[in-house]
Amino acid sequence: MTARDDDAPPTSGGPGRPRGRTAAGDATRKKLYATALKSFRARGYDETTLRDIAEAADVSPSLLYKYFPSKRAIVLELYEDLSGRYADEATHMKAGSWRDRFMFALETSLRVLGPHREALSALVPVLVGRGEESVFASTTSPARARVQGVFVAAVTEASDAPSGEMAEAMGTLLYVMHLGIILWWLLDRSPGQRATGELVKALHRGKPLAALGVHLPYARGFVTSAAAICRDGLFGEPAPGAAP
Amino acid sequence: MTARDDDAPPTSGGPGRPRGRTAAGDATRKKLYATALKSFRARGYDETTLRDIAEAADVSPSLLYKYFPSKRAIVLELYEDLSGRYADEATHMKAGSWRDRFMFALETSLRVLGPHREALSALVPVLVGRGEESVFASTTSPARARVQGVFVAAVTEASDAPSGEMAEAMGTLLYVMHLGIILWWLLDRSPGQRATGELVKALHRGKPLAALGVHLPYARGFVTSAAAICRDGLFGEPAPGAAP
DNA sequence: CTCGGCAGGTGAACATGTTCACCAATATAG
DNA sequence: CTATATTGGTGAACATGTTCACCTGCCGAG
Repeated sequence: MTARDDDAPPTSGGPGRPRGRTAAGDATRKKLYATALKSFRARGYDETTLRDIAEAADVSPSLLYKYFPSKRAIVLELYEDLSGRYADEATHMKAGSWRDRFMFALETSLRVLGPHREALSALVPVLVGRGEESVFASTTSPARARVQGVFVAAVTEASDAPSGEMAEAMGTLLYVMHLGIILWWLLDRSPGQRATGELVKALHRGKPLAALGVHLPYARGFVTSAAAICRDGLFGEPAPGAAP
Repeated sequence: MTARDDDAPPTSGGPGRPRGRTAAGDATRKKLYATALKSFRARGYDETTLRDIAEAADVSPSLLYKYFPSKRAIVLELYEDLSGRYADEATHMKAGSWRDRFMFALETSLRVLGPHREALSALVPVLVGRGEESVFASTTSPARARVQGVFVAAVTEASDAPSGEMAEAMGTLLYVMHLGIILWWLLDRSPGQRATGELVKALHRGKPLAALGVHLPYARGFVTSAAAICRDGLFGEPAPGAAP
């Protein structure tokens, strides 16, 4: 049935991606992945050419396309991996207010993504594309749902969780806000991303988050409709990804 | 004024950077610029190849590099032009509260950029790059200062302007917020960017902006430090760019 | 064991953004 | 008017992401 996706013309349909199917293939795949990431970290994404990676891995350049559909896909896979690790780390979230839990989720995110900032900045163009690769579009991609689930759970399972739908909407909004902060961090050109550190500290001081809290009774309509807008405009889907 | 917005001012008088020093050269430059934009609008940025543009303009592909340093530079010049037109439109800003004036500045921005959304989405990768082309980095670029100046003026010259430094900080913050909304709009995949329209409507309903206003006494410290963070991390400069 | 199929692997070629060496016309100095 | 510099313009070549046709070795069915 789904046998031939080796020389399959354009794209092998379905979720069956060209993976390593044998022990040797798996080893090669891992070697290529590790080599690519090392080079991304050392010299940056744009400065790393596929021929560089292939040479460092002692392999032909075209072989990369037996394991990854494109150069960006390597970074995309890194994001998938990191989102998985993030979900693991997020299981250590303590009970408490949604504000504290949100801050924990945010800081964990920055900590997990931290070492790969340079390579991840290559994702922003991907993110903006209308292609199926987009971090937003991919309902199929577990990465988005996983991370969003953490932020939704941060609210719904908080000690001061708002009721029902409101909690989920807030979680979605906080997830999007977190995406904005990640983008900010990727753009941050201050030494050591000091500015992002300051931003997080400011959030800890709590003024803006407190304002959101104080205004909850008034903001109810805004929060739920804003969350709907996110799903509509950004994700292109009707339902929010709930915590698994 | 009609909705026509083919090609704007010549942009030839720059300080030595681009070519176009004679009448014939200027005409060629304009033809290339217009041809490129037309193709960007018709087929999108990525789908438009330089050889396409050259052929449509009946010219050799390499000639493009006599007038533009790169493909992205064409879009970047479009942004410069649009920011100039934006500054012009913004002179029609009415007196009133900073909230009303901000909404006017925001909606004017969306209206001016509107027809070129597709081409401008190609700018997002540029924006994230560490190159000198970045919309943020370029202290030399008049575009950023011009647009930022509009938002700063929207607050400092408002009927309810806060005092001194606070007003300028708020203007800077609102400018960055506006950038976020523009990014959102570029990412918006709902038909006709309906989601962005909803977002703007929600802002008009005023809850979040009102919250910012209500909390001004408390938020003072946050706003000024956040504005400083913007200049530090995002712009990479100490002083806020005021309107020239 | 033979052999057909398939995953692993390769070198050449292609598309496109970009650079280079070079030609052509025109204006300005002498 | 010639000589020179400068700008308008070209075709070939280069770099890199990507595709294609093809080879190779292994493994299980017969």
